[in-house]
Amino acid sequence: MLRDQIKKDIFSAIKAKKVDISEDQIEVARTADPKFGDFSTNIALKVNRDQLPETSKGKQSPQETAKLLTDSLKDCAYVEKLEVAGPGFINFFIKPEVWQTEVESVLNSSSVIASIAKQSQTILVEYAHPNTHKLFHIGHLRNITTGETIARLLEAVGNKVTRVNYQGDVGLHIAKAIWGLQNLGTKEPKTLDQKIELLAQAYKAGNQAYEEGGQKEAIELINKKIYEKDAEIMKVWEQTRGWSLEYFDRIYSRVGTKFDRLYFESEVADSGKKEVLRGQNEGIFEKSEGAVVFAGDKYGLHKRVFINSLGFPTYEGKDMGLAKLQFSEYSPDLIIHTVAPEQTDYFKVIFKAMEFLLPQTKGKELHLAYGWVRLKEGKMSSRKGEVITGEWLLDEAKNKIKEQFVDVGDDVAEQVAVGAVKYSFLKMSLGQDLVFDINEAVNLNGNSGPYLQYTHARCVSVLAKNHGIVKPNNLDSMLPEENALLGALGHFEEVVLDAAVSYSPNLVANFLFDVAQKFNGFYNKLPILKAAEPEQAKRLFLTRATADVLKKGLYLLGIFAPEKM
RNA sequence: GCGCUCGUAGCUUAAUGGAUAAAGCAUUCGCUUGCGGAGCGAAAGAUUGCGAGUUCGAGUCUCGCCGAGCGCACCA
Repeated sequence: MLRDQIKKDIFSAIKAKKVDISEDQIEVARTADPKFGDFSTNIALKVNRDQLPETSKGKQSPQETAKLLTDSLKDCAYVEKLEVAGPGFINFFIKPEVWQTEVESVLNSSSVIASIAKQSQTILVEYAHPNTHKLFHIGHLRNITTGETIARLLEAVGNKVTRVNYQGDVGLHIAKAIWGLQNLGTKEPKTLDQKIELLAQAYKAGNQAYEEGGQKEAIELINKKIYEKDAEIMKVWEQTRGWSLEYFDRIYSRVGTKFDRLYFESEVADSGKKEVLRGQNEGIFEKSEGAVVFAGDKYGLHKRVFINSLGFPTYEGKDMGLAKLQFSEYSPDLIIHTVAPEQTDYFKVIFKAMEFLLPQTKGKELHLAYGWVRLKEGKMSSRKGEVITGEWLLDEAKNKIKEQFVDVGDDVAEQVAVGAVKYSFLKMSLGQDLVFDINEAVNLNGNSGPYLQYTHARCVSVLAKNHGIVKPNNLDSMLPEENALLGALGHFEEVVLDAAVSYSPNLVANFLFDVAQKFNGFYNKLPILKAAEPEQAKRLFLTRATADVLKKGLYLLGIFAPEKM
């Protein structure tokens, strides 16, 4: 990757000036404005203050330091021009043929790009996490969208990624739904949609009965029977749990996610409780008011209940069983739990408890929080009445696309709808809450998934009309539109790397939008197929590279790139 | 009450402590005998909630204030 080479060369240059600095302190940034070149470094500004040795001449100004450095850097093979600018930045202008080489390395690689395969960890990415007997709402949609792209980014930089999903299928919420089923009058539902609708109604009724209907004890009894695997309850439980799982599979398949391993709370409840009791014997947990708790307050954290006073493991207790199981099955270097932000303090507590109970997990557990999805009405909640489901949203997007483009086939409409919704989440920075506006999500203009898909399809369409060689051999006299596009494409690898290591898919989204804008500007101004040689070969190369980068980038975001739309 | 997160154009959002705070939507004005107009160009739109501080340099870091959201024991 070019950026790495530049860092190395700056490091050598500055070492030669006898400045004590480590290589990772060298910052090389992509510039925002073409007049500042392709890359810039602020090293002269950083170094000038206190790291330069005192010389007989006294303090150098940053500009003087930068000037000295450019003298040693100007002969680097990729450098077309160097400039010292502003308070002391060094701006690098890269030779077009070097960018061409960078772009060709992308074109020649498959989904994993060799030069950015810098990691080789075994990573579990855990996401989706719907609870059975409840609906998959649009918060889950942001979750699965985020988890899938994180998994793909981490794979792209060389890790071995296992996609896992941890689903709540025991606990009070299930008891509420089962109470509802038993008290609603059971008309046997036929279709999957009817089954899910029935479960939703049952949960709503059960929740209301629990909160204000005086049925608290009855529902807690059902909960007890679930944990104790009471035969009669198990029958209902298994059947309705199966409905939920079938319903979830339908969604996973729509959004292009395939899990390698489904974990369930029912699977880890017993072992979790056992682990907590073992910890209690070892003094890690303590008894308090009939419950078994972890005294997080000793570490500035919350004190939390791991086994409740009825003797059932809470969410906390079950997570002990989950961690033990995950480490025994995969021995991961890292487990990423993609979970909503309000659980940040919760995770701090269980990770701390796990340091003592399961020392092998130390430093290997990560809570990746993504922001809330809000509607104009406020926070979505399946505890209250109004639930916006993931499927409703995808269907709505699909209908609007079909309304606007009557010729579009069903498959493509589906791909565009899923892309539109996913992109509207991913273009935002991960931790930020976002306000979701359905009309804006399906608006196909501007910074949107369909805009990127459209640009890709447009490139493919142009390329399909040409059967010649698309490797240019002359990059002289590049026009500004060509240069801007080529340079942008050349940054792909470093953007993917940055996105992966910082868990920031929005870097990829914003990059792709920039590429698409530059391509469309280029396309609008300059003929491709009607151009004469050598312009035609050059422009076809740029078109092919744009199509490839958009396709690979969209793949990393978990978005399909149809060839026609 | 204690803690965490957040406050950027009318709206939704970008911006590893860097150069003139960047886009999209909406608004206004332009571009089609054209390789896909779901496109392109342009205009207008900001005291980055308020006030101090650190720094060569602050939307970003520190402190205070105002406002919003979330979390603080038997839910998940």
